[in-house]
Amino acid sequence: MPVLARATSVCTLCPTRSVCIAADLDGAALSHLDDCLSTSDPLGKGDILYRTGDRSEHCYLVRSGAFKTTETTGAGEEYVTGFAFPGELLGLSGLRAAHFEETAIALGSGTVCRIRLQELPRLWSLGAGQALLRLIGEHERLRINLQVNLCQSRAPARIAGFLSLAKLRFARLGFDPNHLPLSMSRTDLANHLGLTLECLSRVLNTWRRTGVIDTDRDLIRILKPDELACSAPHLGGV
Amino acid sequence: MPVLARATSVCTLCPTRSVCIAADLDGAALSHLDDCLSTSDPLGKGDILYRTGDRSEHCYLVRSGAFKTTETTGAGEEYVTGFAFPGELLGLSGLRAAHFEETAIALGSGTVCRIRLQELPRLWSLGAGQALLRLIGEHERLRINLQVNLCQSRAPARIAGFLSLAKLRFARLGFDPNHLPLSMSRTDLANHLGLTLECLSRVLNTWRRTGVIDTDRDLIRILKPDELACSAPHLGGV
DNA sequence: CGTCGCTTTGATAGCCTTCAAGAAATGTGG
DNA sequence: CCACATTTCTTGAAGGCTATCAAAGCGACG
Repeated sequence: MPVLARATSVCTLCPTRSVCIAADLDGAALSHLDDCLSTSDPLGKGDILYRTGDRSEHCYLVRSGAFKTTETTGAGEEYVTGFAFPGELLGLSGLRAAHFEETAIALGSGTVCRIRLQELPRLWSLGAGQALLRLIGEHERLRINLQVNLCQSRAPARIAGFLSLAKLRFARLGFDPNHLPLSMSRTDLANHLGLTLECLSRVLNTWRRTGVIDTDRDLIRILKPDELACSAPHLGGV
Repeated sequence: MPVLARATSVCTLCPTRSVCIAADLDGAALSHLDDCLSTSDPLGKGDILYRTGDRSEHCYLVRSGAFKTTETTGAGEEYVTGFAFPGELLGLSGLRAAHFEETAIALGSGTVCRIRLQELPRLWSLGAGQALLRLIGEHERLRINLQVNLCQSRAPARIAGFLSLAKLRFARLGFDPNHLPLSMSRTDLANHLGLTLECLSRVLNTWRRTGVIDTDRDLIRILKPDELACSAPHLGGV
């Protein structure tokens, strides 16, 4: 872990501060946050933040980059249970027991902030409790939206729904919502959506051929948002 | 709201206390909990606990009975986003904004405890903060499990997975895990699982004919747990 | 007894999965 | 810089499973 300059908070220069736990704080309050938070060393693609069985002593806030969480089922298969972008919570399920039941992996270079679970109560005295609850609520909303999305039986609906949700998450960060650097592989995305790689590929290529989207490696540009939204009628409220 | 006997806590006689927010408390600490909690009047089948657009001033703990949460999508369709049984949290997504984006409805007679969101920080000074976080963690784990379940493309796998999760939730309450009073209609269950009513009916009846389960209205008895588990290979870890 | 809502059963068609193979991109070593 | 190996992605064909449409059975309730 790098030596931190304690004159300012780790949040002071954080690019995602405005949507994270320090959103409501300023000045002195910010510097006290460092008593609860610690920023990780930079992680690289494939680096493991925590894995199944690790003691769940922290939860995490994504500072930069993107992460995926995976679970190994009884049948030995891997499931991608979610992706986390800057300002989003990671490791919330660790609150229920002493050990994680999932693995969090960096999709590219990125950093996180650790919060010791024992220090969580202190967030309220530091004025960040409200913000933490809001992040928990947003996390819950995201899970619900993902769940509604998975209830769609048609593949285009699920994929368009995922892209719509990704748009919202990137827009929240101030990024261009039609320019999605999704970071994850097609395999991971298909897995997360409960589809086969082939099916995902076919749908994306159909949209690419019809000019709805443009794909370039892990980057997906949305050229015709309206037509995409037509494929995801289930996400009208988000 | 009924007049409460303040000599003892609303939790003192609560049947689900051991798995709820007061699990770690006793005696004096319990009685202070009432400053944060208030028990609802009994609700009846179809009664609405809160609805989309209501101010999210509380979150809820199910005290008895069962509830469903539904969302209306842009296309005007209803989605059943979840079911809540005793000791489980309700309304968590209300933490993110001033208003609920979902509706919570009683599936039968039941009661809840309200927690004013403004009083949440006080739970820590009362010694119940840890328990709240654990409930949040369990809620998150349940959502992840539901999500993994929905990733299954085969209907029997989804249904068996749901029943497996229901077993765990009932076992947590000390009920017979092979005797599931699911409370919800077939329509709601099919909706929640992203299946059609007909498909759900076919699978359940196949199992009924082969003696894997027995159905009686909203009651499902599991006669051959092993065979059911074979249909849900994705939930080995739970 | 008859209505109404919920559930069950049937037949068809469409979509996704599966299996298989080829193309493109990436990484490595010479 | 290029040849080769590996991974990732794309494309094709066949089959199975679920959705859809339609209708009948069943139970609750008045």
